[in-house]
Amino acid sequence: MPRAQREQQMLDAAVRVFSRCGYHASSMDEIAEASDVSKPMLYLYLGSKEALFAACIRREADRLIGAVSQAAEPGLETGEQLRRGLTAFFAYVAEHRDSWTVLYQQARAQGEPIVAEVAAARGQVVRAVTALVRRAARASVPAPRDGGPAPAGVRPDRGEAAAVAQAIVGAADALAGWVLDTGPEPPEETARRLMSVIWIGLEPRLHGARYPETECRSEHQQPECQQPEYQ
Amino acid sequence: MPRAQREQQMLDAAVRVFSRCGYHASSMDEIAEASDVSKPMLYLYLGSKEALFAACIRREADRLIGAVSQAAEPGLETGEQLRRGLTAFFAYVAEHRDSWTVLYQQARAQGEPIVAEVAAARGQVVRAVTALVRRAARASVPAPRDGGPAPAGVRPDRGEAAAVAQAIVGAADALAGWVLDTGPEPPEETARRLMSVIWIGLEPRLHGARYPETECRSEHQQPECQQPEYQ
Amino acid sequence: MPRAQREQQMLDAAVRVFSRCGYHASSMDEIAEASDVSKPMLYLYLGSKEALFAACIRREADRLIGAVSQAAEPGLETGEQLRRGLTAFFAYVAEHRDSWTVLYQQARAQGEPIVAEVAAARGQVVRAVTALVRRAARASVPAPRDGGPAPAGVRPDRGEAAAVAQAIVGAADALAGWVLDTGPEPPEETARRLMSVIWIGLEPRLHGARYPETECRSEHQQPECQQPEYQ
Amino acid sequence: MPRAQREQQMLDAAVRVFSRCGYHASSMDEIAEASDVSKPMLYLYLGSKEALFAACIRREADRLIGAVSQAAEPGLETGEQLRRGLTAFFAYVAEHRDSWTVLYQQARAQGEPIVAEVAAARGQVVRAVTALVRRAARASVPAPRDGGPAPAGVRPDRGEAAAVAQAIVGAADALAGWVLDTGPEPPEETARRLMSVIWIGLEPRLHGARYPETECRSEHQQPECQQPEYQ
DNA sequence: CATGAATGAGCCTTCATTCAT
DNA sequence: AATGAATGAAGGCTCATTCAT
Repeated sequence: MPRAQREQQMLDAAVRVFSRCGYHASSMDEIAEASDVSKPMLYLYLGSKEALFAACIRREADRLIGAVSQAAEPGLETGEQLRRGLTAFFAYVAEHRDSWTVLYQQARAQGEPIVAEVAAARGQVVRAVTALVRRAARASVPAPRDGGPAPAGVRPDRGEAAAVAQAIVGAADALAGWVLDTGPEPPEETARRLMSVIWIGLEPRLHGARYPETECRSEHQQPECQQPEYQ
Repeated sequence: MPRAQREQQMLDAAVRVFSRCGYHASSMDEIAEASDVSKPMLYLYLGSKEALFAACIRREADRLIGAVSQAAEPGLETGEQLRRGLTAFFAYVAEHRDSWTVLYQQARAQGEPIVAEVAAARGQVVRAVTALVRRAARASVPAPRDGGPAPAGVRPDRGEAAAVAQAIVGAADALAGWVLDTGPEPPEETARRLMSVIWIGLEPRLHGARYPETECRSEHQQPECQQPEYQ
Repeated sequence: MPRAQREQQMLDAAVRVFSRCGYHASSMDEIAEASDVSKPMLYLYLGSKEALFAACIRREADRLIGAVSQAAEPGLETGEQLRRGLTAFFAYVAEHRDSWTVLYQQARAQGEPIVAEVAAARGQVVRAVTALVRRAARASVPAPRDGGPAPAGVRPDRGEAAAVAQAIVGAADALAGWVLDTGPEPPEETARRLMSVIWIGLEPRLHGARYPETECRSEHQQPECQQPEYQ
Repeated sequence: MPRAQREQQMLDAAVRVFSRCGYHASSMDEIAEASDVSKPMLYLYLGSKEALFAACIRREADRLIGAVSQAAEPGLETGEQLRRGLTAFFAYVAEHRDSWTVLYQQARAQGEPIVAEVAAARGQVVRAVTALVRRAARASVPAPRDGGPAPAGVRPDRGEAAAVAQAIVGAADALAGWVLDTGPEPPEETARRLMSVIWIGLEPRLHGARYPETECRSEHQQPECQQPEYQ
């Protein structure tokens, strides 16, 4: 079996095991067995337990970011770009549960080198969203003609944009976990839920506003957008 | 020394150590030494490492929830109630960094019993926010007089309210971590940032809306609400 | 059992095992079993395998050097001082076979920290012998009256004295090993053999000179100085 | 490439690696790489790690013994024979540092089969020196005419001759190590140092005797016989 | 009540060794 | 002939946990 394929096989198994048991509770024996290779191969290919975990993180983060950034085509209007990115994110999480579990729950509890790795990946996402937020602000609000001060909140400073991005990413993470816990729903639906909160806001919605529906992707398992039973 | 006090002393030390080193990297030796008691005492009082960690989780979650729910007085208008709860949350996190680190970063990476514990605490918070969201919806939108269908999104079903609550809690968590990473700011400011996103929404803000400022609490270290430098 | 005593017990066992199997072939399991303690105790008391070995080296070297230097009383005439030191050395080796095996055969084959340790101990011995040699030279040969050059070899330069000391120590080591291999003989006899070579030299002996006998110590096992059968 | 040459190439690399890292710390991977052959070849040609080490020992011992015995021509007078042998030995060690390191430092610390191998080689040397010593004794001292007892030490019994040989070999080993440690000097000079101790003895030297110099071999790097600085 | 002393169990890692090609 | 790929076995080290005092 060629080397590259073996390596993927090992990473697949490792992600599976890490997501199920957590980093420390997963033993290299267990991962080796799940990979269907011997332990020395694991070490020969990946170096050490920590390196193996880091490799998992890197691969899964790359995949996730790739899926999201491919969906959010730069040409689109900002709101639509965000909505598509979120949809891709929720779709990815639904299809790669283990991958997301490792990234979101396991990677943050580890020591320095790994935390830095995952923080870098998350930072990449946050920066993209920050840029999106800032672009939206610039695009929609014309500069004041009379040279007076820009209306507050319209041109968010760097800190504000970053905070907004953090909130969006955090909310998306939480919703992803919620969907995994309470049962699947179409990613478009989850994205709509989130867009309703962050894009329209709660108060406008209370007076009837609603972020527009989008038809569910046909290939998804649940065509009708059923509500997950809550409690 | 009375038993209850000893126990608190142990929990204090344990939270400190767990938050610094993580669950697995913290040894009972280390915790015993930091508690200034002998290891057998630790076991006599708390039973096992896992039980000790669970006790930490429970205590810290209770404190956090207590602080938040005390701030969100039931009589208030819903938006204000949410804003105060968020402010209390960010204030608590800033003052009890270790506590939040353990709850947010460490507890989720562990095995079943502990994850269940922290999930229960989080569920309690989410339920409160869900109720708040639902109450806001009921209060602000009169039932349609003509018996026609309620406007979409106005009376969120249970799932929608829960999703909104999840998004809010997730966003708050992410912002708490962001503030810890990028440097302190008054909790009122962080709460305003989040309220701006979730309550007003992004699009209205792009046209000039802004969630109203609140004066900073006097005892806070930074009277003028400086923006953390971003990037 | 008090801590100090346990530690000696561990060192005893370790020296025994190391001398029998060599450093690398000795496992900590084996040493723990031979010490009649559990492996964690070994690590608690001695730190690591390398540290344990180093502790053995240090203790055994100290004992050996102590025995020899106690025997070579400073007041004696140099030849006698050397003879007594050698006798004490051979007696020590005969009674602490393992100790010497570890020092002479095992310690030199290890990595840096340990080799440095044993080299330091050996250096201590060599320096003592060097001083002895130099003192002997000074004492027995008056400075030339006429200011002419000292006769060659009479006042050995530092290098020469050191070389002589190295030769003596090396010869003693080899003889110690030979005695262990070929069967015991009184240490006085071995010392006399060596003194005959180095003190008198071979050539004079070839013409009948002999380093004077000394009576065997009464408590020794073999009163009559039997020759070990060779080959 | 013919088999014999490959094998020598492997042994060369093995000696180099063994002398640098020691037996256990040298891995077969490392040796294979240093030999520029694949690991299976190593096993095909040499059988096992232990066998490889034994082959190194055997080859290096043969070379060393060959060099020495070629120098000590049987026809010479005994003292001169010894001196030339020693000179050849010191020259060999200086030029084949690795070879001697493996023989002297590494081989003795190993387990039974290898220790036996090196002991056999050393025994061969010791026997040759023993014979030399005995021949010297026979040659220089006429048998007593009156049938009285031979003067003590004049006709050394087998044990005495063997002891003398051991002392000489041990002293030579120690001096070889000393020269390697303290910096090179002409082998003739080192041989003279040793001859001064064992052949003339210390006491006569203290009264001015000196083993005669021999001119340094011309090709040696340091024409003037400089003393290594000591301490 | 409180603790110094002690341990069973398990994990990461490495290496000599061998197939299948 | 020659090798890339693969592994069984074992060792150093640590830690949660418990007695005996």
